[in-house]
Amino acid sequence: MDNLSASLEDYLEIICNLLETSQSVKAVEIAKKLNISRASVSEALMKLAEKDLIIYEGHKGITITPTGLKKAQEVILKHRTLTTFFENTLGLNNTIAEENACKIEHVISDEVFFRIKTFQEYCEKNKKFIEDFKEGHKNTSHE
Amino acid sequence: MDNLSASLEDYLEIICNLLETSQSVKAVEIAKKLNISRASVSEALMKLAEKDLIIYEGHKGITITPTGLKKAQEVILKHRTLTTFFENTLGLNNTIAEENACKIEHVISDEVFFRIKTFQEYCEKNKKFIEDFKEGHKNTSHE
DNA sequence: ACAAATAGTTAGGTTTACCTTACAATCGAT
DNA sequence: ATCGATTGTAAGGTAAACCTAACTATTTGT
Repeated sequence: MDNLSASLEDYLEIICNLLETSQSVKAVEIAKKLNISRASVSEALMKLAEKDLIIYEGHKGITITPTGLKKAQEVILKHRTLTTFFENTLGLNNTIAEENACKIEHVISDEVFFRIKTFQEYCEKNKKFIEDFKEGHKNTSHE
Repeated sequence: MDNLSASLEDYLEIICNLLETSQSVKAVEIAKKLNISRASVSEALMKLAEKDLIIYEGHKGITITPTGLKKAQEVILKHRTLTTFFENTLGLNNTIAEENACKIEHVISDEVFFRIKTFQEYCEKNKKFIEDFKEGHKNTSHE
């Protein structure tokens, strides 16, 4: 149960996301999505399978294991919470929010993550406070 | 002016911090601070010197160039702003705040950084809002 | 069923950032 | 000035994550 690298977390996250719309995922879809070579994806998938996070049977496609799903969902929750915080509270646009969430989700600790999550929820309940903050950025870029 | 890796940004940041208390810094101090080998530091310093961010003359010590200083100060500002946000607004303890700032500072974009900075300043002016949030964590760990 | 297209793998290479071990240079105390 | 301690460098090695080129395996269209 050694910790995953940022890179492997990304693969797992994408697999989980792709599995929401199809039964099984193919390596080539990941290669396209990440804009990297099929060879690199192949390597990464073997590592994930080695760690029992996915079941990988070449042309038959990729399936996620319960352990893999749990890990993927943790990363996805971090991703979504950060994106929401950047968009709804800080008032940044979706592209920037996503890009940053995608990087930060791999380095943030659980403590900071949970605190941001709670803070974000607290802010949702205090629209006025946030609206007033965002007012100050109406004329700024990246809205 | 290609972008620095997280690792090289860290070296530059530490050099800049150490230079605040002494005229010139030695490689061995960095090795101790980062808990890595002298050999690795030596390598990294040659890369930074190659990029004209520091002037490195072996036993004579390390000095920072104007370009290096500018870059270092950018990273340090990110570091300090994030730490302050995590501590003062989210109410996390200094250790956790520092650890996370140290990672996030290398991956966050300027847009998100500036927005967090502005938001942090906005929060400073609205103590009540933040105090009320922090009240909810009095019994939680990581205060 | 079989050729072409698509998908996956293997082999060998690169870069980054670390390591250890061994050696060289410098500093500092006597 | 010299010897020992400290500091820095060189050589060679590892691991992760990517690459290309060439190969194999599978799927698909006719």
